[in-house]
Amino acid sequence: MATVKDVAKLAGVGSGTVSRYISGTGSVSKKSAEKIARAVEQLNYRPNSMARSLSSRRSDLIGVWVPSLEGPYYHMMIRTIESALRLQGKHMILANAEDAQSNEDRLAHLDYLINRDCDGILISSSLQSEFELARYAEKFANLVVMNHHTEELAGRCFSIDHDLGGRLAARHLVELGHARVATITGRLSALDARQRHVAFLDEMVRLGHPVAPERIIEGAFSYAGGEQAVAALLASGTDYSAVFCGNDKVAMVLIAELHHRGISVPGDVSVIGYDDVEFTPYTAPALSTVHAPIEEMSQSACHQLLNLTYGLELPYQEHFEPSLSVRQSTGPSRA
Amino acid sequence: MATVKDVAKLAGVGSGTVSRYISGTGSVSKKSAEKIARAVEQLNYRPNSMARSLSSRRSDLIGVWVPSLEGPYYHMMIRTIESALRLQGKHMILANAEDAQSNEDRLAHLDYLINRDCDGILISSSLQSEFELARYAEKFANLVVMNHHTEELAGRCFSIDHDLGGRLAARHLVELGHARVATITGRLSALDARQRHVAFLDEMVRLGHPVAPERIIEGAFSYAGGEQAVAALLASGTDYSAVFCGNDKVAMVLIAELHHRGISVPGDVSVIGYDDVEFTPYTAPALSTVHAPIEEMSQSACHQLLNLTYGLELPYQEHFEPSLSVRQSTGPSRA
DNA sequence: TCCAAAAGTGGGATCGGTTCCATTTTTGAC
DNA sequence: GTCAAAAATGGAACCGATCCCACTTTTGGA
Repeated sequence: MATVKDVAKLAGVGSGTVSRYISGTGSVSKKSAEKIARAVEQLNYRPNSMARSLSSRRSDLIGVWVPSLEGPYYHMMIRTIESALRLQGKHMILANAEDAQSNEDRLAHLDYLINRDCDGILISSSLQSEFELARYAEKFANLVVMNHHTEELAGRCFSIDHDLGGRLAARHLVELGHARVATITGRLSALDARQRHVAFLDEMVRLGHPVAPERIIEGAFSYAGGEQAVAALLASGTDYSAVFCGNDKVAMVLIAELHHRGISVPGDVSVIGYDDVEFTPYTAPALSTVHAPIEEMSQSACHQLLNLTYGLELPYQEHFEPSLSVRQSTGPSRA
Repeated sequence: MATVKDVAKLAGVGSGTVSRYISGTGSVSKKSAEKIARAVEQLNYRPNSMARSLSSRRSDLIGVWVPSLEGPYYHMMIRTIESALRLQGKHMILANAEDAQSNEDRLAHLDYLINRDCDGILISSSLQSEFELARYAEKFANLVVMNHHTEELAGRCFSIDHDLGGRLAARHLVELGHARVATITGRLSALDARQRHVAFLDEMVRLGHPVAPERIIEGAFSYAGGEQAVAALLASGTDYSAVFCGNDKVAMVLIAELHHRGISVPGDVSVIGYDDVEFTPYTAPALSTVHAPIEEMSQSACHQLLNLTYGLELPYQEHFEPSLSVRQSTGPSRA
């Protein structure tokens, strides 16, 4: 493999000039540029990225930490981030912490990124206690967080207004005439799950239809967690004409189980989800859900991280509002 | 940040000894090891991965090229690969070619990986003409391919027996008594889509129920492609008691649309998918499908790549057999 | 106790870029 | 045509590891 020196020799210029030409920094005369271009062509020169990283002290690597890769949610995130990074010639390395058993494990996954000398790190964490994020933020300036908010990380937190999201769901159901409503939440230790849940309950109270405690099931944002929670709800014997599910995966599981039991959606029971992941138009019936702008948020977080890390000025926005995505899984209450 | 030299000085040993201690290669006396360990602790030393890569001429980076990141299929792949690589202390960088318009674009995505000096590359390509893979294989020894087979890459191709898969689907439907069967395929220029399709048709002939040409719709393996194909099938006016879909995404779209039109699955029409991606238990009804061992294949491909690249001896297997995963979307023909 | 083999050691050369700086060349206003 | 400012240049120093090699120390069998 040819090196800068080889190119410099063949082009009859100094190595500094070649470097400047290649990286596009500093100035190079037209004449030199042409000679170098020819030499590069002839030698089929390609800069060595490790040498470049070593001497420039930047790896062009961005680390992305996610708590799980089950289901479409984090995948939509990854997909968006990969694309935004590729546009800037940066590369993503990924740490999926779903096999982590303890906080220590989760930190080990973060170290897996840090040890690689990422220039910046993007974390999606909804567990408040998951990291001592503030401490990491001190040590690691180029850190940006999604689905989380702390004072220490002002300007580096990206989030969706789940308070509004929860209320939108409540209003939608009440507008359709549903008074007896059940809900399956995510793990309430997760910030985003709790926010939407609390807001949903509160809005139901405000609208005059408080949700009875026996109609509240704490589940988890996974297929397995959804199955358990759905089973618990159906076994509880309580009645309800609509169910708000904390995310779309759980809603999907619920619809499947209701179908299995011959309960019609939305005829007998309306189901509303949350997130609006890619499969929502294709459940049967198509899922009404609270649209969370996941991709926009991911892109913004990524942009801001690139700005901080490389001094770019890409557009971004810190807060996003969800909206209602009404499809066929919700309908008027029969009562 | 501390360097080997700092550690060496503090520990009172040579830099070579520190290097050997850190990397675990070569021998270091117990006494030195202890002194170095103390110094590492004290200085909070962490080796610089770029310097390491430059001098050892290995990046510990594995590039993964996928044609798309829509839907669960490639995500399951990514998830498996990330995990297998992390276990070996390697990192994955990703190139998603779904925005590529031309072959040139697709190659640019591959260059995006190669320019990063990946130690090895994993490609999932079902388009035969997509790359001149053989040429890349010459230039780039540590290359492994999924869903593809060429002579030049003997021992480096990983695949699922889609011929068998297609036949399993046919047999299942015929056993249930279906004689008028329709099928929605993927793009037939894709090897995997064609294989299962051809085998399916052939097996239907063998079983005495050839599929009439008007009951064959060429679609694509995406949600949008599925929607179009489903619309085409339903508009065609042909009748059928069962549909074989070339992948699960399309099957999901079909089920949703049938539900929308009040056509019962499997009462009026049986639907069988292909792949067995993660959502299949949760469609309504749960999707009968041909189980393709995607995760096993991905892990094997990854293992063999690691073997080739780093001289490891991880277990792997080149060919995989699909099996039937019968759920609720298929049932006996009424006729 | 002796000695060859094995284990352990220090430090310099090297990987292939970037960056700095002193120096030369070019530019353009007068 | 002159001259100061701006542009361009070459090459050495540097980034922080690994690896090699010549050398010293330890080991253990006779």
